[in-house]
Amino acid sequence: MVRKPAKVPSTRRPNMREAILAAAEELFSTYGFNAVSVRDIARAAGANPGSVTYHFKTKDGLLLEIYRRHCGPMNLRRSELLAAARRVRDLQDRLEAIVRAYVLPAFTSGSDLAGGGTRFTRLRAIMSAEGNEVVKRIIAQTFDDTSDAFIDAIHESLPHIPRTDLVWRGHFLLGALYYTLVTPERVSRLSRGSADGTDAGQAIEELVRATVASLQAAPLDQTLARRKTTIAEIAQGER
Amino acid sequence: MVRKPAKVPSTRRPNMREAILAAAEELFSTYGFNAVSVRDIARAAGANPGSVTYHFKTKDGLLLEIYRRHCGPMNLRRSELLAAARRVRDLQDRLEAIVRAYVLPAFTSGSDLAGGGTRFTRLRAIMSAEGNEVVKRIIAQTFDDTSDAFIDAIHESLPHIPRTDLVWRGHFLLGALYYTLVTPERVSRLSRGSADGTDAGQAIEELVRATVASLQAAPLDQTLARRKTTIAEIAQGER
DNA sequence: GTCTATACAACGATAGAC
DNA sequence: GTCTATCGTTGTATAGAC
Repeated sequence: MVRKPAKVPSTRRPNMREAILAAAEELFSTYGFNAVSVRDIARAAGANPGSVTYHFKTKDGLLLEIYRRHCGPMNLRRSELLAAARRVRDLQDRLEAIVRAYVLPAFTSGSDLAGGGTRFTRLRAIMSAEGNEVVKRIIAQTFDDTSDAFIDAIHESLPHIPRTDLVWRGHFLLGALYYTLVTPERVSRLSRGSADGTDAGQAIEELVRATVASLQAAPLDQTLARRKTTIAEIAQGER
Repeated sequence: MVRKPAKVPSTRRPNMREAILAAAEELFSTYGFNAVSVRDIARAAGANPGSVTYHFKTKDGLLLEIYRRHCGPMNLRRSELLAAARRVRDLQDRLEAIVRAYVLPAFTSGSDLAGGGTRFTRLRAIMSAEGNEVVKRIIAQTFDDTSDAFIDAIHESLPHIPRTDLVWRGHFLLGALYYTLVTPERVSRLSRGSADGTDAGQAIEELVRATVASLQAAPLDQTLARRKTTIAEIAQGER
């Protein structure tokens, strides 16, 4: 809340606040929020536990500040890329560009550090699973607008698909993205080394391809009419 | 490790072990593993904290027992449904049946209680995000075989798609599934009420549709050849 | 064999010294 | 502005009563 002057503060250790913030981000995005203690953070930053409380009031406050840092730049980048994507002429290419505009910042952007975007997205993935209340509020405030804009853009490219289906499919995209950042080694393992789950480039390309295809899929009723084998038949097959 | 006799034990309170197990499953799948204390579990089960330690040795042991309970039935059901799906004649229907066989038990199976499968899958989702070590070991032992079988089955239906791509897309499916169970209200919100994220039926149908389409998508190189607008063009569009 | 009472370390947070 | 000392509370595990 209280804004600090831009001048370097006459402190014992310079940028202790920054050191704590960096340590917290690193630890939270690796082990989750609940598994990391304020003491862990202080230790990693070379600070005193009390100093964490001084700077951020509570543990939740620390998390809030990390989100504040990243949300702005990431959503800005997304908006820029989305605007550019909407100008793509070829319809198929435009759709792909829109999806890419959504995915790319999650992997690469982030305020300053290399891989900052990836780390922050990983944190978001863990936080959504842990169901943190602070984060829920931030998401409803900050991310829903962006998500809406993307769904609208996709809907423009695919007007014959009901918006509801696109919401579902966009939701699946985010889940897939999160899961890939949280458990990349599973991809490497199941592919027996022929894919590298930690390779952002590979992940992005596969994610974009899969998502574009899923977005273009016919809506539900059309497929139900086509199907020759009913669900009941399959479920009864063995049991 | 030590197997207990099948006889009902002559205990003061019957099924206290079961009560603790049920309470733990409920709490873990709602708030995550790290956020829930042994005291919380004991309180919810009407037991003494020490009694939890007696039955399950450690908090990890409790988690392990919950997994042991569910993994067997769920993977059995999956195998049954997969075997049935493989016998479907129509190729398109078969692929869909295979995906359905993977998704269905995650939502509905589970040892006994209604919604047991959903609750356990939700737990798995949270645990994978929290990066729990106990769970990582169980997954590598129990789930990878099943995942492999499904990828193989899908590969048989889509022999022209490289297995690596199918691994990625199957991974995305699991991520989407997890995320839907963890944050269903997001779907309801973004769709402005026209979809219900908590409705397992809707979720399954949308998930199956989207996944089948993504699995059928052309592999990477083919699309790269088709594309008219390069990635660089898009990224440079605004910035 | 099952549960109660209790020990002990670590947690988040505060007040006040520096 | 930062750190020390410390509060009340919680998580985990044990030892012994029933």
